[in-house]
Amino acid sequence: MDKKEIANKLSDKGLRVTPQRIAILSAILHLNNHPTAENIIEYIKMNHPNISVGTVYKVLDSLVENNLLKKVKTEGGIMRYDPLQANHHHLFCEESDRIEDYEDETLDELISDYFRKKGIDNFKIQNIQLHITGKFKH
Amino acid sequence: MDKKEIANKLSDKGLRVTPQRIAILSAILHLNNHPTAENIIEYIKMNHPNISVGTVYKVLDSLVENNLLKKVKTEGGIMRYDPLQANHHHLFCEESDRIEDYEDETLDELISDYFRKKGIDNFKIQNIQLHITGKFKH
DNA sequence: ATCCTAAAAGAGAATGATTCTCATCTAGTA
DNA sequence: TACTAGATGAGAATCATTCTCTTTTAGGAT
Repeated sequence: MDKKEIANKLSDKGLRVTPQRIAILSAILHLNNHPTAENIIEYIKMNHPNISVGTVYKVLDSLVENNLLKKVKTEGGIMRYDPLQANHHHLFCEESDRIEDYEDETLDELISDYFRKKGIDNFKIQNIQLHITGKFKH
Repeated sequence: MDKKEIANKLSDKGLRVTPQRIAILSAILHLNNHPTAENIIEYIKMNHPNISVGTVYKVLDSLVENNLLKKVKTEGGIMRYDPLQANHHHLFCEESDRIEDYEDETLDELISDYFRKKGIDNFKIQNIQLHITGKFKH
């Protein structure tokens, strides 16, 4: 996704297209590792030293609010961000803080079918995400 | 789980049985809502005003390290805790911060079978958790 | 029952992550 | 080109958690 595409996505959401927003979303796509806020700030400091820390947090919040980013569910303490918008799952490494996206339409259908038939008492399902924990082989 | 059972679980893990630990684990079981650290601290302040905040954090960490508690994966910022030790899943409310446990052995088997046959490239699965987002009817 | 000490706790300071505030800048509309 | 609501910069403030040092205590040994 190049800067023009990012700009388009921002306008599509009714957000002003600012160089800071493009830089920050580019950073996340470039890092491509469900980066923490700190990772993003470090990258931005190196590549766009004039963007302030407060701006990074504000832009991240704004992108999340407008569904251009998602916060990754982790065990608390720090924010991590995920630019992939299509429904997907995550692989969590037990040994490091590595997180990878996992897409599996067959499994999605299997689970959807299951809940279509069964449902959950007192609960209307809107989204199902798998958090798969294990070890990467490399 | 009463205090005696809690004491037993602590000794079983080789942990000293202290009143603070019993109080804190009791609090979490009593709250029964995947409480945040703050929720737990508030409850402890009311019921055991002599237990200090630092102690609460230290006890929580100790219980997590010894598998008497798990941290709940949320979108960052704060810690939440889960005393249920059996493998299970979570229902997340889209409208509030309510989280409920969800156990479904049939579904567990379905997913286990699926991955037994298919596997994930370059990844050794150790645990699978569903995060189901939606709305509670009440 | 008593003694001993490593482990735990109390208290508050320190740290790190994020949010807030206010003055200034600027994207984009008219 | 002008205008202004929205965005940003910068740093202070806040919040959640960790750290440090002194004191207390659980539980094992005797």
